[in-house]
Amino acid sequence: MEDHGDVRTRALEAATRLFATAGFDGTSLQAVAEAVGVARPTLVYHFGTKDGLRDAVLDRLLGRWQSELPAILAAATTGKDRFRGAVGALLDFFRADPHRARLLVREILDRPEVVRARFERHLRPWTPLLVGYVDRGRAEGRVHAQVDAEAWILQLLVAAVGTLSTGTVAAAMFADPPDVDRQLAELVRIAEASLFRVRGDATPPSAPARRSSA
Amino acid sequence: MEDHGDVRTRALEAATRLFATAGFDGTSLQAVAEAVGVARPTLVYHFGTKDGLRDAVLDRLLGRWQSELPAILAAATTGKDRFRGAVGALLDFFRADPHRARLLVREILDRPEVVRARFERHLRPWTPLLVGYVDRGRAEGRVHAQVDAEAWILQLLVAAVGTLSTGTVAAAMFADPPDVDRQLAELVRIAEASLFRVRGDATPPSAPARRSSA
DNA sequence: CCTACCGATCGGTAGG
DNA sequence: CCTACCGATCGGTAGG
Repeated sequence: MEDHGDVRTRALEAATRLFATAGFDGTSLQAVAEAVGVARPTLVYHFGTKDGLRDAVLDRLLGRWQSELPAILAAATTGKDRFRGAVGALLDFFRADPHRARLLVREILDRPEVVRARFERHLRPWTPLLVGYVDRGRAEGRVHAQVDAEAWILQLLVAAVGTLSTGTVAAAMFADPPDVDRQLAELVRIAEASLFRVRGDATPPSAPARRSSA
Repeated sequence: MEDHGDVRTRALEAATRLFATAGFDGTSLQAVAEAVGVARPTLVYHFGTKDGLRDAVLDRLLGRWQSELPAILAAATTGKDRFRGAVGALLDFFRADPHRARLLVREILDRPEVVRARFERHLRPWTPLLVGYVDRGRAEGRVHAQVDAEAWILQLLVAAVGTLSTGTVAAAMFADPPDVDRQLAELVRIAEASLFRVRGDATPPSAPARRSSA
């Protein structure tokens, strides 16, 4: 079906999409092979087993995330600009490919210990910078004294990934469901209001707040 | 294995646990039958197909949720007490059975349209009360003017379910991972700080905020 | 990178 | 609620 790149790359792309949509157990090697346009044993040749393909897909996702982290943290300046840059980049990463958040959530549910180990190895080196930024803000009086830095960062991450993986379905509980952009705009507002002691000096962080009644 | 209740009830309990842990496609009917202590065709007799069992498991979860909603909303009083009662009851519902949040997330990922239809039927009737409460608070000056009621409620729900389904794994990105209670305490603080214009008058909503450094 | 083939397991049925 | 059985599909191998 697809004809761009080598088989390995095309297989990783197809498997990411299929695993994210139907899950690992809900996706047969045959389905991946057909999407790539090769015979099933070809995938075994490239990845060893179906589980090998799974690992390669997860590593590719975390590798891309990891490779964007330094750029985010380095390019940021100080204060709220740094905050907005980091939050915006986090949202953009998962928004760039709608399969990323779904795949990540599925892997956490299916293989918590494997993902935990990957998080420790790939993400843990960067988190002291984030925690240090919050702690410094608190020491300087810009951040609320009650903020629990690690827990606050986790809630932001969980809310962002959760919104992009399950948000459109959860929104169906409302008669006039807010779309993902509106949910993420409110998330940015919530994050800012719960972190900083004073309101933003300039314009709202992203989209303006909208009335809830239709 | 289990010997309490009739086969149907025991099957729903076992399937909830197995589906939440390994997923629907990762759980064989045989595995459910063995957990219940019956032969596989017995489950087919009771639920028609494996998909029938899946529907029964989802309906049972949403039914329990729905049956707790009126009690929450009715027992609450006004202002922050009402807010704390509703948020606390939401968290308690998913905390009471750790499989509930995982099962719900899996079903949203696997069958978005099915869950969307269930949400519209079971949850939508109650959401105007929640939105109305936020809107009233804003009109009376207790709630921030920028709050997007529907999006704010969704973010609270997504963060709560996300924390209870994937939080312990995500926390592994920190050298000293906050446990679920600490994550939920911060979530309550975030919710309150992002909703109300003035800080709580009495004690913090749940556990006191803890320092982030070990 | 392919064709041909393998044993194992799947959900579901027949019949009682 | 059971035993016995069904065709279909699964991941993986042999051999080229």
